[in-house]
Amino acid sequence: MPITIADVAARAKVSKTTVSRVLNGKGELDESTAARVRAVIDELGYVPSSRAVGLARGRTRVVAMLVPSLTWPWIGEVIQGAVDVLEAERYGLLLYTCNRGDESMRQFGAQVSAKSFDGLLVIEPEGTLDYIANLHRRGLPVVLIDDRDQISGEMPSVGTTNHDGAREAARHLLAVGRTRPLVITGPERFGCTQQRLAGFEAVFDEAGHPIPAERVHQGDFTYACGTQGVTKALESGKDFDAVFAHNDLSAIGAMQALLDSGRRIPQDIAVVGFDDIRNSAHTQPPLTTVHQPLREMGEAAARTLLAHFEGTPLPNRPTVIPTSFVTRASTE
Amino acid sequence: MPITIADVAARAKVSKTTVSRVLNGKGELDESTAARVRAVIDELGYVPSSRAVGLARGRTRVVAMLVPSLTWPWIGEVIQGAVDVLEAERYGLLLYTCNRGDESMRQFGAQVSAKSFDGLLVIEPEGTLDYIANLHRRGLPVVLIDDRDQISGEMPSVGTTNHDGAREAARHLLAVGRTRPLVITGPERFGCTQQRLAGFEAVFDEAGHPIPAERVHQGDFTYACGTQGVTKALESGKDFDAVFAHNDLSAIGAMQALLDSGRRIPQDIAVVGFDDIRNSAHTQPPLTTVHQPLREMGEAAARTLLAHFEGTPLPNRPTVIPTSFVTRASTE
DNA sequence: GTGTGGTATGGGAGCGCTTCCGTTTAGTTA
DNA sequence: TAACTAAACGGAAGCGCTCCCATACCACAC
Repeated sequence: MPITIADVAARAKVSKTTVSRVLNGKGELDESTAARVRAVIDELGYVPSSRAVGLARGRTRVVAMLVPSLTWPWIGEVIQGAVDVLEAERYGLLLYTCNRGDESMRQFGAQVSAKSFDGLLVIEPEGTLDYIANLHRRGLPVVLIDDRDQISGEMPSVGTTNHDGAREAARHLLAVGRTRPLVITGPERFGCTQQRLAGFEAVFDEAGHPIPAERVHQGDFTYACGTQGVTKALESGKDFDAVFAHNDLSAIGAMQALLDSGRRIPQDIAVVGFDDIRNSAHTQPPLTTVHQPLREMGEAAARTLLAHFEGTPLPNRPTVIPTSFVTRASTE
Repeated sequence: MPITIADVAARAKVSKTTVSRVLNGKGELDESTAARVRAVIDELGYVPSSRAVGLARGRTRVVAMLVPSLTWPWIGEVIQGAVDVLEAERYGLLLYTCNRGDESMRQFGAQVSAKSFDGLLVIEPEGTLDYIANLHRRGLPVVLIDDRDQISGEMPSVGTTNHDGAREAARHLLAVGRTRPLVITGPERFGCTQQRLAGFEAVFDEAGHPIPAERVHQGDFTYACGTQGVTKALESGKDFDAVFAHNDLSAIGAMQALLDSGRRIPQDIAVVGFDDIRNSAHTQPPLTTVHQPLREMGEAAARTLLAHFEGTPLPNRPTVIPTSFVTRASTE
């Protein structure tokens, strides 16, 4: 039989109220009784039931995180960042995926209505943004992470400098003498794709080497789109001296296709990725890339949410954590 | 103001009890009243508060998962498997990491005492096994995943065929004519390391090519240990025609060192890994490896736990899901 | 002695459900 | 027609906390 606050109260010869006060450190109470109660708590090994506390207080001290899939290599980093902050603040992290499509979202919605958690962290809510925005409007505290869609402003979010990161990549390529890059993008509808493309193109424009549309291959962040983009470009005889891929996975695919075709990296073609996933340092050759501060983004998102619980209003403009540029052998 | 069961009861002109019966489908009740109640529930969009249900029933419909770190590439797969099963059964998944050492465990222990969840899934509880075993003894349902330690039997667990998987790797290497493999192991204290080593050595023994201790390099599952193992072996002039690494990451490290030294893969040295992480298909050359059924392991563990909640006793012998062997260009 | 103002504590009504006992009603059966 | 039964439903006591609202006590002023 688990022990309850009543057991502690009885043993310490005080009321449950007093025990509760000791537990939560509020209300004025005599130090000697407090000490006595504390002693009993230790003696009995009493820990308040989170269920009961949750009901009584109306808050669960749990935040949910909705992620697209756990098998993308970078997602784990973001979660790790969030979980570190949450655990340190004694919050729990309930994990949901939208792996099973609408059914997932339906069940997730039920959890929201059931008030299973106090707030929500969302990674890249491809296709579910409207739904999330709706929850937000109904009062659920939400922080978006890396919202690749456009609708910033409506909900608080933390993101990174996609535009500037891509600019750096472009400047670097120019610096190592490349003027005719092939670009392999992410899905067109993603905000990050648009930003990365815009930033990259702008630099080449300014340098007097505008990138023609035929050298922009629309990809989808997969390994396959990287190989495909390069293969097609080679087949159609396009002239390019570098590849800028919108994520590392497709950059690795591109490298593979280049090597298969007998090109040397970086002598013939330089390759730059985006993300800096764990593996990028270990490719052959190691991949120059734009490092995304994934962990920091997870941390910032969690901190924003927790601050909101403490009363700080949710910021209405995105928190931006800058990328950094990592030079490796694939470009020099 | 959120609507409660009382609101529904009032609107449907029945008692809370009846609404509860409709909700949970138990007790006898007239189909017409049930329909009426259901209509009101829909109309009001009522969803029972999980907090209140949890308190009243004494169960949270949440299971916790304790993982060492989310940044290891394979952990995500296991979690994904578990989360898929749990979500389908309308359970939530509370994620904890033991990233911050003892402090993490202390807080985790508090959550256990607070009865924040009904059961626990643990991945590779390096160093925390005793603690977990203790919780298990005190009545917390626990299922271990890939317990790399020895203490099987005491707690239910799901694992894979480390021994047989390594045997297959060995047989494959022999089949492609390699008789002098270099082995790069995981940490010695891990059960999986011992099993993989034993299985691998046994096959070479049987084939009349016993592996001398000097060709076994103790590693730690990192990329670095792979490069190091190979580099040292080459420097000390050891004679080997293949590398068997106990995980893919170190295998990739080994490949890197081999290529750097001018060896060709697989012509000069064949390389086999263990895990089949996402990236292994995309290395240069693609890595032959022992595929671990990570996702399936996560699923099986979750299912075992849920079955236990339904009354099925926890199995006292490990659930074993076999590895499969994936042949790629690094060996032929 | 009455009044006033703290300070330390207790009582008990919730929080939103579940569930154990009834109680009511209608439908048998003798 | 009385007695009994089963089906359908309601009352209210929990579950283990929190927190508002007393209440008791004491010190000090008048």
